[in-house]
Amino acid sequence: MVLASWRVNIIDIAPRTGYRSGEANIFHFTQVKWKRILPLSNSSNLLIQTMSDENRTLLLPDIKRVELERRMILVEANTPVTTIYFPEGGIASIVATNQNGEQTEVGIFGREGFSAASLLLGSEQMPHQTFMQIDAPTALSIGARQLRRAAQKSRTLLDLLLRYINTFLIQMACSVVSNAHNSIETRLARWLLMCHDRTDGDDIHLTHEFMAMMIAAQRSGVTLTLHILEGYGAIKASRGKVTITDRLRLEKTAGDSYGEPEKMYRQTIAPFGK
Amino acid sequence: MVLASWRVNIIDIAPRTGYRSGEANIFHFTQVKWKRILPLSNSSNLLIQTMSDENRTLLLPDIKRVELERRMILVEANTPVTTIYFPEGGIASIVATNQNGEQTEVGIFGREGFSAASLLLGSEQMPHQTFMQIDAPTALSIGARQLRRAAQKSRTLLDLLLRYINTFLIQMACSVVSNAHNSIETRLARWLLMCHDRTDGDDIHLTHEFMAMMIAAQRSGVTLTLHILEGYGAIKASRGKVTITDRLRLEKTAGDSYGEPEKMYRQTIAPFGK
DNA sequence: TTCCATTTGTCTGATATCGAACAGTTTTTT
DNA sequence: AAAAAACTGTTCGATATCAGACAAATGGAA
Repeated sequence: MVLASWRVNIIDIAPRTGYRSGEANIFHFTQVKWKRILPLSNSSNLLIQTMSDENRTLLLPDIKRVELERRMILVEANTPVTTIYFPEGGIASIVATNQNGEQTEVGIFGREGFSAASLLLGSEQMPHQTFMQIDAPTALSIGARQLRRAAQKSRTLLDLLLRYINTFLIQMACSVVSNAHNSIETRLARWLLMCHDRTDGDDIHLTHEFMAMMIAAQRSGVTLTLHILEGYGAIKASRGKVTITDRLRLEKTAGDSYGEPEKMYRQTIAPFGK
Repeated sequence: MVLASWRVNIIDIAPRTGYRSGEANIFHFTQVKWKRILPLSNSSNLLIQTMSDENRTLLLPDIKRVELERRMILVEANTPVTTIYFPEGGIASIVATNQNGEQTEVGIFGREGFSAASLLLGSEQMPHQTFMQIDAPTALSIGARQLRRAAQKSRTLLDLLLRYINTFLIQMACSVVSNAHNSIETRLARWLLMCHDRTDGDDIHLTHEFMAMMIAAQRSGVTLTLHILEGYGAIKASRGKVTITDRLRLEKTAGDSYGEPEKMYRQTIAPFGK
């Protein structure tokens, strides 16, 4: 599949000059632009928002606000992570690549989470790649070492982040079940809902090819299924974009494949979703 | 599916009298027998084995050694856990049940892990059930509160357990991928290898119906596939039992669907597998 | 031993999805 | 404005697996 070949080689890190540049084999150019750091308490990242003032103060000196463009790679597979991102919007996708180059999404997160969660589970590198699927106008970034140190110092901070990991674990469990038993229609509905939860407004900017990878299906199957969902009046699809028009209808289609991790997030962390 | 209806209602807890009794709706009777606690350093649970003497000492006063019979439920879905188990053998399975009563395995563990891992991620209950699939002659049990307190006291203990959770997370990610792309043949091979890693000898005592649930397939499909694997000379199947006769052949069939979490376990925790 | 529940072997047709192709449309690049 | 690239719509046969049935074999219980 074409999608297999995103690979951004970071060739230069230059925080002083205001950006970090990188080069993608196929998909041109990706860069991280630094932005002014507004008070952290204003962050739209739910974890940052939820934590105590003390914990925010603890993180503040090491945090930068950056822009995460689409296709930017946050975590390279099997490579130690140096920077952690707390998105304030957009959607990141964690994908596994097998020997045939097939990519499969194993999880997503947006402003409710952060990248390279397993850093807190003691491993600096992981077998999966994380990249931006829908760009985040802003995200907070912090050095891996600094985050680790902060979590070492503040037990409540660690606990909060671990609670997030727990919801993520449940998300993955749901994906196991969904891939095992649900039809493409159900899987796509679930996945659109998860994206909807993480974006402002009702538009999701993605191509069919992209979605195909996400729900582990053929591109042509996605096109077909989008038409079906459109027939229900649940969505409206146009080139590179899906608009959610009837969320409840979509939830009905997703059935119980959707909702478990979201519920846990609300119970243990903060309000979330639409 | 018939398998949907295992539910053990613990009706009485009587540690003084030497056992805890329970009643299963369908599958008769299950109980936990206490056994003498040998020195913890002898435990064949890899986590207990790997931790420092200090950490073992910390846990010792609260630990009991018990027997976990097949079909015993270690964690009831959506119910606070009170007891955590560190198996010293056997295999436990974590399953999700959907509204139709279909059960899907989302993870397994044996002597390399422990039950209700998400307790350490801050949630006392989880949406999945955990039960013994192959009985453990012995397991170490500890109260949820006690374990939590110990992990609070000893950071190295917490770190070790979190590292295990990380490998478990990777296991789940592999299941997502496997359910998405692999044939029944591959899935079954992977799953047999995972069981083989966790048992002594080469026999795995399970029925086709059981395996069907584990790899999210039909029972008849499992029967068929077992014959194929038998044709390869990789296994020998008889009533209620599969014997691994050629592990390398099985690994070849599983391809890269098998191995990732096991590798991570070896790298970050302890030697593991065959 | 006989009986009965459980497990396995083996069919059947139905069907969702794959895998691949190609044309038409829209967007971007030159 | 022309050309190239990306994306979408649509088709089609191939096939893995489902979903269900039923008989045969096995082993434990009465």
